[in-house]
Amino acid sequence: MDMDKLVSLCKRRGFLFQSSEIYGGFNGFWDYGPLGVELKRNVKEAWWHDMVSGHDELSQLPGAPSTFDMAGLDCTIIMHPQVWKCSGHYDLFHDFMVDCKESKKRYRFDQLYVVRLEVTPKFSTNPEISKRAEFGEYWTTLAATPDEQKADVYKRAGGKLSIRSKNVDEAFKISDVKKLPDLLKQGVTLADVIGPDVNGAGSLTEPREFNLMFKTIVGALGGDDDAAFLRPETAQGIFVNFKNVIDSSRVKVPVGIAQIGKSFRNEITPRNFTFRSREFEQMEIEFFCKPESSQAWYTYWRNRRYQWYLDLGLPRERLQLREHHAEELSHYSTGTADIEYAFPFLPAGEFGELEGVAHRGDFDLRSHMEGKLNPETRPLQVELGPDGKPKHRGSGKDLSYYDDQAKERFIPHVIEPSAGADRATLAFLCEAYHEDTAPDENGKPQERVVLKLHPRLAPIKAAVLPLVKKDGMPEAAQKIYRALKKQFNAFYDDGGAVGRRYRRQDEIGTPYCITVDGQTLTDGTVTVRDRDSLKQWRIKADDCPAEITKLVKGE
RNA sequence: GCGGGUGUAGCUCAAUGGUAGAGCGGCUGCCUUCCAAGCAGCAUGCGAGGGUUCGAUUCCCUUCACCCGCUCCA
Repeated sequence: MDMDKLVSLCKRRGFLFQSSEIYGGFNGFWDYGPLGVELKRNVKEAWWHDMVSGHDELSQLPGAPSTFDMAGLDCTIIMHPQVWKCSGHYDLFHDFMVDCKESKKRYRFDQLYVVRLEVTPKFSTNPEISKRAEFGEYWTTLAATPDEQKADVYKRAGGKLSIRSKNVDEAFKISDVKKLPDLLKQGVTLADVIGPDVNGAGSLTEPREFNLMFKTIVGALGGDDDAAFLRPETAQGIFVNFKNVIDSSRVKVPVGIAQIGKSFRNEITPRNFTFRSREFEQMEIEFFCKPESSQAWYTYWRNRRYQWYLDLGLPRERLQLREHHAEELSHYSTGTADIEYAFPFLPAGEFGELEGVAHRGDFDLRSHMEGKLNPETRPLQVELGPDGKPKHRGSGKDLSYYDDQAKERFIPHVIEPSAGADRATLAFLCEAYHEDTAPDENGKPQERVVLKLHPRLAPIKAAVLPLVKKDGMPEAAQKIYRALKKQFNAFYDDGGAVGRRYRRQDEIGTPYCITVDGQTLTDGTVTVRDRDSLKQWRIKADDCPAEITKLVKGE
């Protein structure tokens, strides 16, 4: 599928616009037009219904370890700054980056690795180096990636120090691989470090801070002390409200708390249409359960969330459930899976994340109780500052849960299915886009653009069309239109040839067209046309609202 | 953030140092009894700012946005 054609259709038909377009646009921000907002609302409403409002807590759902409760939440975008300190975002989102003045590349400070090389200079063909033979040794530092093999490091270093490859084993002694920040703590300065892609030392800049969270000011006279942040995820609002929800709503663990809302991340490189945006919407569940059953719940949510996308029309071939490898996992997580879709803008064989389902253990609740935990520790311990006190103080509130039946108290473990509403919407759009052929009035096949959206997601469920604009057909059609509008979003169109109107509806994904013709006026029936098959059949005009509702719901 | 490319109507594109045109789409009317192209008419644009010039959509600079590659992606 040609992405440009979809982007063009989205613009042309009012699904998506660039933000602030009349001012030239704004990188990483997108607006939903009249049809786009309907589509995205339908995605969110399908999610909310299927996960929250339509949840049956009385039955044990297929694959679920037990019955469970679900509750909703809608919390603020701006929260107490301490939330982000304890969640770990404050530390993580203030990434330090190092630029290389020579190669013009940028590296994450904490992801640059170095090895210290001990060199016997006489093997160098570079006189500058080899003349140091009297010193016996030449020390240098070389930036390297962690997975780089010793032989590769030797090869690169050999090239930089003019040492013949056959001599490298003799010429070098290599020290352990270290992270650059650790090395600098030992007193080595950046001036002695050779960048990964250049020959001379000293091309790396001092580490500079990048703010990946959007900062704002609370209070009209706000200074530095009044800094707050736009949330980079909705999840933390759920954690900090966990006790409120439990205490106020009679739900019991196992329970999922769900939230849909905007989040903000200062992405370094927004790209690929709405796929990576700086302002985006999440659909998140934090599912709280007993530690013993958490693994079973993790499996349950992973499978259920995958199935949800399948049910709404993403095909198995283009949707994968990818379990993270051990080294990708956070230290405290015992499992994370991404639900990924083969977006057409990605290279063949590559998938982009729609949703992450993560086993987060008790990291979040405990961090908000005790203070930010150090994710590197096991068992998890509070991260301490230089003064030996917690680096970021927690709330001090008890967020544990008392199980009345089992008479036991525990800190729930959390399974987090975190979905991107914009990414899901984009995936559904990409999947829906089809070009096929449909016969014209002479029976000749003509090209047709059709969005084969799932009827639940389609912005408009049905269009009502008088076959011609006379003989009372518009009046009959308008009556049906008004009846449909009470049930769902319908569209009335009496302009031009009916074939043209059908095609217009095809292009915006309307699954059904109802056409009023001469027969309607005599026997009260209309035709229903199916978007994908082009098949038509007659039903009674009065039955339209019920019939179309049935079709849309797939009953 | 770096390198390369692009920016003209709603969309796809054309032309030009002398104030822009087509196709499709849109709107109005006519025609039309089931799958976009019949007739008539109408509307809409040089991404933004600055410079050179008598005059800039065209040349130069800056900026913004988009695309490709690199980098990044908790």
